[in-house]
Amino acid sequence: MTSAQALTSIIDNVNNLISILRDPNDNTTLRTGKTYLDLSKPEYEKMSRHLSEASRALNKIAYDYKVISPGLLTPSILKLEDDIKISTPQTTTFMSSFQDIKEEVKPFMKTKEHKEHKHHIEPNVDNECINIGNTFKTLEEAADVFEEYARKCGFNICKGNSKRDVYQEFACSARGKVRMRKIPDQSKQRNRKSIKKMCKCHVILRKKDDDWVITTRKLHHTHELLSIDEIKKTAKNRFIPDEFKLKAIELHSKGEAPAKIQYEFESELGERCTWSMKDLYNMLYRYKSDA
DNA sequence: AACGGAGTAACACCCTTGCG
DNA sequence: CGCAAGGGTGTTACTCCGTT
Repeated sequence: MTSAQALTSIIDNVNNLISILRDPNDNTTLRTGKTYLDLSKPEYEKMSRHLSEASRALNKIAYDYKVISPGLLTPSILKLEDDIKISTPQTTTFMSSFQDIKEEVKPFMKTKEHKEHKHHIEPNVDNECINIGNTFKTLEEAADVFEEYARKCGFNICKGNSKRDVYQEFACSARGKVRMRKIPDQSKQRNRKSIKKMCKCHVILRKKDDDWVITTRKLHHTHELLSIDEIKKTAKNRFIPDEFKLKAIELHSKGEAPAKIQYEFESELGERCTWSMKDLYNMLYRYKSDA
């Protein structure tokens, strides 16, 4: 089985799952004969989340493997602006079947209306912790709270504009745009994408007496949000603790190959090994340059 | 062909300045 | 007060080239 075949097989199975969830007459349904209107809000939410996650993952894999399969239950890959999307007859019908659902459920669904506003995405996550008027003893405390909210939503934060002891902005790391530079030799131009999407999501805190108060907040994004796994893989969340830096430097100085060192770290730490092979290379190279 | 390593362009982050 | 632009600095990841 080729990777492309494996991928289409996965898409096929996801489509079947969607069909089962939709069809109340299907004996194999996990919905115990309920029509979709009988589903509770948490059930809607759960289904929507899983579907969204699966769709995003498939989108990524299909893009990586450049799968354009015009057959099958066929996920057709459509080029939309700068994004590549997967759509299937099932997902379209599935989503349209929620057109008349209760208002309270709509925010959880990826409806047509939602798609049209894809450049105005506001996460459906509890944001009480960053309400306007909330106060914090320190900026660090505020940053922690905003970071926790960001993690739940699927974006990273960075510091934005500020005036010392007056105000401080914390923003989505997709804030702003990349400064273009003139490259004399175009052949040296690198194919590197930026995470900057002119995102407007931010909170602004102002100092009031000894506290920092949230005075402004904008929570909508101009880009797709990331899954927890994707967040973990972003540069900001990858770091090599000093203990392992020293261990790697020592092993490398004894002639151990970086790949072997990384393999040992991954075996030992599993999920806790947040950094990649490339990060290890960079660290060792930097160490050598500094020495 | 695959891997390892070196060099460095381009990036993210954070800050200051200045404008409306 | 809010925002954009630009500079400084450390980091990330792309490309090339030698080695296996």
